[in-house]
Amino acid sequence: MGKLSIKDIAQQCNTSITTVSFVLNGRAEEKRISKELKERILKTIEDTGYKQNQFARGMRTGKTNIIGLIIEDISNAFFSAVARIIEENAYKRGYKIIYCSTDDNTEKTKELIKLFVERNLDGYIITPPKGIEDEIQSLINQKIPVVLFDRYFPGLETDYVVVDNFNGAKKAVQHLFDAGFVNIGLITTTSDLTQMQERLDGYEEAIAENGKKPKILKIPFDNSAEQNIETISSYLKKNKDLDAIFFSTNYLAFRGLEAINELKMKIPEDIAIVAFDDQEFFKIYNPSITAVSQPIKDISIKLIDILLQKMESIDKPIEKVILPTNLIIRNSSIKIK
Amino acid sequence: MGKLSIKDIAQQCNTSITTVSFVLNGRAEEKRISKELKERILKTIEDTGYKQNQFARGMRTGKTNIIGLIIEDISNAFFSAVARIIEENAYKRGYKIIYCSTDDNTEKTKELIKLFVERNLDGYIITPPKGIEDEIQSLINQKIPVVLFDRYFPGLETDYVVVDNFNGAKKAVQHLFDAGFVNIGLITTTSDLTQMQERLDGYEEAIAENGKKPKILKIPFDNSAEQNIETISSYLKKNKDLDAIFFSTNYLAFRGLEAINELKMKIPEDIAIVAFDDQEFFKIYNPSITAVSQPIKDISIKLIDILLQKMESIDKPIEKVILPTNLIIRNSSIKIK
DNA sequence: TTCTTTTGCTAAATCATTTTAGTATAGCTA
DNA sequence: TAGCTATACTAAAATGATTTAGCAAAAGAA
Repeated sequence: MGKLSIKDIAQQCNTSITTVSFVLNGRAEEKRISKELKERILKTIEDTGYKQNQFARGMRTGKTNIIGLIIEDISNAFFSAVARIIEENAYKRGYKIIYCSTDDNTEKTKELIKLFVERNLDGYIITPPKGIEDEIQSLINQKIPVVLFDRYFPGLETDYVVVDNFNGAKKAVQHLFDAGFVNIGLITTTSDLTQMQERLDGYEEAIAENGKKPKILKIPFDNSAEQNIETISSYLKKNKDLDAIFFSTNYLAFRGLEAINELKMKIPEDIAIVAFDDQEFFKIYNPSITAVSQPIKDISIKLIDILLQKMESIDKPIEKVILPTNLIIRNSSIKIK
Repeated sequence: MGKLSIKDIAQQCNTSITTVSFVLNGRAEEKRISKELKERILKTIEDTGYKQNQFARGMRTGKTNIIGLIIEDISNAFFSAVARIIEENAYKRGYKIIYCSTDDNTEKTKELIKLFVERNLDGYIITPPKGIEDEIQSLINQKIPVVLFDRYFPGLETDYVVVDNFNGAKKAVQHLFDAGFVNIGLITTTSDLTQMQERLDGYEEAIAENGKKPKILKIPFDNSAEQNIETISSYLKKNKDLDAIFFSTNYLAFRGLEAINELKMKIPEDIAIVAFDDQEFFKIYNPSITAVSQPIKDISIKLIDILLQKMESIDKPIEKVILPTNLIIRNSSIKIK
């Protein structure tokens, strides 16, 4: 059954293991195996259904044909959508995916990278939490292909794919001003990773350009959903002058909607809303929610593309990709007269 | 660096490779290795940071410590939530996860299983599409541990974890009758997999018990989102007498909400809604949506639990787990007087 | 004392490949 | 006809573990 080895093929073809191996690895030309023998071997492989043993192969070559996908949280819609497309494209090109969620936990991520490196995965796609610069650098030093996404380390020369968070955020806030809102707050996380910092900067610049003062609520990543609702709720109660809120990330927008519901406030009459990172949900919600949408497909395809190129030749020049976002204007940010 | 082999450890400890291997595999007692030598070996391993080469190990043992997670669609919230918990628990117990999405496509799934079996994964958790009974049976024959979930094959003696779809659906529909609705339609997929069939049966039984006639719309799985909205929209227009709809799955409920919005119908005044498979979204939506919730955590834990037991001893008796669902009543199914 | 058993360990085979360093033969050149 | 080159292949080493079979010394039994 599954017990066929290269030896069996060699015997059946009256040739050597070496020759079969060359044919198997597409080195027949190079090694001047005659067309005839090559065909015979190929046919035998086909007929018998022989498959290479991946362990033995990996043992010699150190290759696994497996890519490690290390993301913040597979159950978050943005990440699972990206994971989905990466998976699809990786499979098409003969690679499998091992994935895991980091929860943005530095220690957990370090562990995971160590674990994966032990297993000799061929390449990595990572949304890094803070504090793992050394681990990433060490991968690069070991010539192991890595591409970061969603955020990156400014001090590190790595390939990455991110979106233009700064302009995405700035445009969103400017849109609120244009729509006639005046006091615009920001609800964001305490994270100082690039993507969050840039969204914050975009908000602040738009605020400054309109001659206003920023009003920012920062919430730790590891708070529970209930805590978040509570925090946002009391922030809204304390800041009655706010007429619009920009949420820097989708899960905070969810909590915000719950808080707003609890307070029986109306969107956009009592408070207008814009969220970063569009969701199917935002389109259906009543009122529909204006959002900064990330080009999920482009991100995913670019990621897997860069990684595979890197895996083919590790000395490929570094690529830093910044993709544009798209502001989708819906009812939650349109003033009702 | 990573170049340490068991040989190096043996040399440093002035002992044989065999002995180190025994210690490494926890067989020191059994093989009567002296406490002293064992400690010395362990210490050297610790000090040098030696790690077993997984290829070489796998080559001898055929084990990978990797579990294959083959699910319908990682970007569906229900599946990604399950994946998340399985992942967490697998890692805790020293296993990694390779996953992939099937799209409920029979051919794709067959390919995937073949691919994974070639790689000698240690066990499988699968949401099977139709028509892969033979592949599952073949896994069982080869004594490879498998647990199915979400649906199963009635003719096959396999471990599985599902929910009580029949009673979940029946209760949901009965609840609509109890709330005063009279003409209740079902929107479901054309799939004849167990979970969908049972939900359909549950609906029909509730309808029959209330002396009504069923009104069912079946939509193929591979239709696009836009097609689905269109189909539901014209169904609603044609069946003006309906005052409530039961959606058999979450993505159809989404499309339904979009169609209802487009038609400017009001929930629950014009049409009441109950969906199978609760979502965070349903709680926040306005009005909030009544839903049959699946015990995601219990499902996931049970799955990984059964699989790991099976991996320890393949002859573990088969377990067929049917978990109860929970009807969460919200505003979309409460009659307004 | 001699034989048997237990203790503590190890040599060597094995797993299925890749790859290096060849060899043997045929054909061509001078 | 000797020498060289190209062609078509192969033997054997190496990869890093697990595991079978067995050995030497010490302890215990008769």
